[in-house]
Amino acid sequence: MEKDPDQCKFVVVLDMIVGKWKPTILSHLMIGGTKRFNELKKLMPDITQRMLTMHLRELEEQDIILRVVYPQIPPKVEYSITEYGRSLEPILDSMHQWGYAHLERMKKKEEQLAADNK
Amino acid sequence: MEKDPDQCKFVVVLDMIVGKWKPTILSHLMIGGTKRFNELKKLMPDITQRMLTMHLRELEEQDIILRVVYPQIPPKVEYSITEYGRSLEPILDSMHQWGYAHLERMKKKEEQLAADNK
DNA sequence: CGGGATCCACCATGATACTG
DNA sequence: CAGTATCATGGTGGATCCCG
Repeated sequence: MEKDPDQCKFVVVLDMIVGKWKPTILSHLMIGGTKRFNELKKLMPDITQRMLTMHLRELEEQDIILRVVYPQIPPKVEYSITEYGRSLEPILDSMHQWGYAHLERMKKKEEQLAADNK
Repeated sequence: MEKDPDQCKFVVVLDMIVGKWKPTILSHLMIGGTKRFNELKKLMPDITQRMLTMHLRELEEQDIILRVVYPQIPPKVEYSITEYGRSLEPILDSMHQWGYAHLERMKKKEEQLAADNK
């Protein structure tokens, strides 16, 4: 850990992956590979087109995902994780593992509570 | 990475450390050790008491920090990182390193841009 | 000293309609 | 198909005052 709290830069990563749908988008692209706009939309039925577009643009600006437009009719746009974006995977992976373990821990706590109350 | 995007749990970690002042609070407690309420307040001049209280309570609920009340007048309350909270440190640390490198990368990009424009 | 209670502003997100 | 434009809403955070 950094010695100076003011110099702690883990917020930088947060800024890039925080957003209501960004984690889901990243998961789908990182795991499922390249996807078209409507493919992503179908994978996330509850997201609005507006939010999908906005989040994709932000991730593209940060060089995390690549946007490729095929100039044809009907239009075709593909999104994929950049090589730079891949460098985030180990971090997201360890976060996933911690998160998974945390959920297990919570479950055990609840079971304990239920056992105490009977 | 998890095979199923719907099973990706790195959001769990996000939920715990996201919030306008949570990263700062965590940094101060993780790096500086146990702190009293007003010490934290002084370290973060711009935070309101309300937000400091709210974030501390949330972190306490998640077992990330410990709140110890000394029953005396005037009151004294100390906050510290729990052992469980410490298990988050490696993740935050790697996030910090990535974030730091990212800032360096951005700086180089800007320098490049400036060089191209002259 | 370490809060709680109340009221308020803004920004992220949602809903809906339209388009090249 | 892959968006854009416009308007509505709700939750996070801010300001202020009060309390044991």
